[in-house]
Amino acid sequence: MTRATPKLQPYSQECNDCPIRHRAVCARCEPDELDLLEQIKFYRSFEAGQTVVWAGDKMDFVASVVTGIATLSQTMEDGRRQMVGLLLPSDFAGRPGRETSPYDVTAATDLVMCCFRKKPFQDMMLRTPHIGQRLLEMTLDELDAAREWMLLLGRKTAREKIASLICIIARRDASLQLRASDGQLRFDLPLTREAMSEYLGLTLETVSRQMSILRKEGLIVTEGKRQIIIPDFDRLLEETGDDSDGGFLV
Amino acid sequence: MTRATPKLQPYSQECNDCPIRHRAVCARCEPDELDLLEQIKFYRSFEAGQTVVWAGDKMDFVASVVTGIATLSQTMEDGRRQMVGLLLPSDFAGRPGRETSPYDVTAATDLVMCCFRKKPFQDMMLRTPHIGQRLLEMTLDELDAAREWMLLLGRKTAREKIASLICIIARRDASLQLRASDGQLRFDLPLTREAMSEYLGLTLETVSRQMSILRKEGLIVTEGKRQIIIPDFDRLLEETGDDSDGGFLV
DNA sequence: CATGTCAGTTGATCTACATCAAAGTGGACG
DNA sequence: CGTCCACTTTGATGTAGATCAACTGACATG
Repeated sequence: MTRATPKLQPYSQECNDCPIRHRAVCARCEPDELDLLEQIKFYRSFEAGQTVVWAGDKMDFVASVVTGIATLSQTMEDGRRQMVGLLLPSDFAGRPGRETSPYDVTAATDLVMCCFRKKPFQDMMLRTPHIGQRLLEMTLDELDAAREWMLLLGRKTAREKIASLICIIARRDASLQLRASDGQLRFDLPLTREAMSEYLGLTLETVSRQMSILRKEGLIVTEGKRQIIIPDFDRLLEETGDDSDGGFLV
Repeated sequence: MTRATPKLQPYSQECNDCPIRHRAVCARCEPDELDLLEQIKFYRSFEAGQTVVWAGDKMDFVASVVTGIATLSQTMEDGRRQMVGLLLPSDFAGRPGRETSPYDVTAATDLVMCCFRKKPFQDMMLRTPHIGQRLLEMTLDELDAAREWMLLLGRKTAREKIASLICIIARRDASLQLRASDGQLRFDLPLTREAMSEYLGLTLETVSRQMSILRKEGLIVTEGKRQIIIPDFDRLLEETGDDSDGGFLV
């Protein structure tokens, strides 16, 4: 085992295709509470590129990502776009107590979400305080992630931004189990260059160029268009500008 | 009254020098609950520039700003700094359920905070669910603000950043009551150029230059070093890049 | 098998902001 | 009332990343 190992322990993830094991909601639920949740839940599927909700639209459910990736983004009048969140499987979207979504929610890949109608979900929150507590914890995590991302957006170079993003996705990607015994790390980069650029506050050309540079330097290896291999996670981590143990992002 | 008026209605602020009227905590508290809070609260004062807690340090209280301004910021190994939050009077800092602060908390001006020891505060949260709910709402607000700030950091020009910051502070500054009858808006800019640059992801020189430009264009007027007058709030708002009704930031 | 489309790469050039450096300014304090 | 110091402004120059534009390669589709 390489010394990279501890840095790849991430994230309590607990949504094995959903039979209600969302880390968001029910980590501490009693069976009867799970029954209740079961009654108000339903699934929705989206194709890559489809919009789940537009900013400002009514969003009458909260949801947990089952498979695929969703993005949260904001758009300025003139079309400049900034992604403000990335939802990977087991992540939670939507906010009790709010009528509308302040962001566009978009399916970055094919996407399945497990939704709960908002009204009954909120009623349930009132009766089941630990759900609210769970939600507070999660929201605090998201806030930390958002603020870490502010540091990235405000102060990191393009190269550091790319390295950070790759490390973060690697850290969270479920398929990191597919890690080869030699310490290499292989996974799917599920974002287009454009999506990456929207997340990082760059242009897609700059993303492409920096990826090429990292590739030439051997920090990453690409296979096909989306497979990425990280030969040495630690070495890549050094390029993020973060202090040793990396962020707690996304 | 100018048409700017509606855009200047901000923010439920409710901490009139603290006899426990924190919007964070006790908007819905019963008298006996207030008594409890009263027992675990204490005040702390800081001079401008002093550090309240360092990132990573233990923070065994939560607190609400009574007077002055505090900043939250993150620092990279090599010293690059990014402010990730600005706490104005009535804002809340600290997170139940977390041992340490992930950010430096610094007094930007002389500062008085009303603190609650964390342990008893958490106990109280468990017994008084609406405090937890309140905290969830607030945290969601902060998350929205952080994400709006991500848009600013990732996509706005220096000029737009400055205009945004000024509008936001104007909107929140208590002394906006001091608004002259002619629709002018006069208030105190409580941040140094350096603090502004740390917040906006710029250098202090760029901040200074852009301020000068806005001044020459008559969008703002300065008086002494810190007083700012906005002759026409709407006109400045147009420079922020935001859509008409502005953000909900800070 | 030509044809179109879409994501990605690469190159040439431009520009907004950073960087380095030097004056200026106001207000606190002897 | 001078003078000192922290803050601010302004200028000259450098550069990372944006912008504009052309090209590639992997597919689908008729």
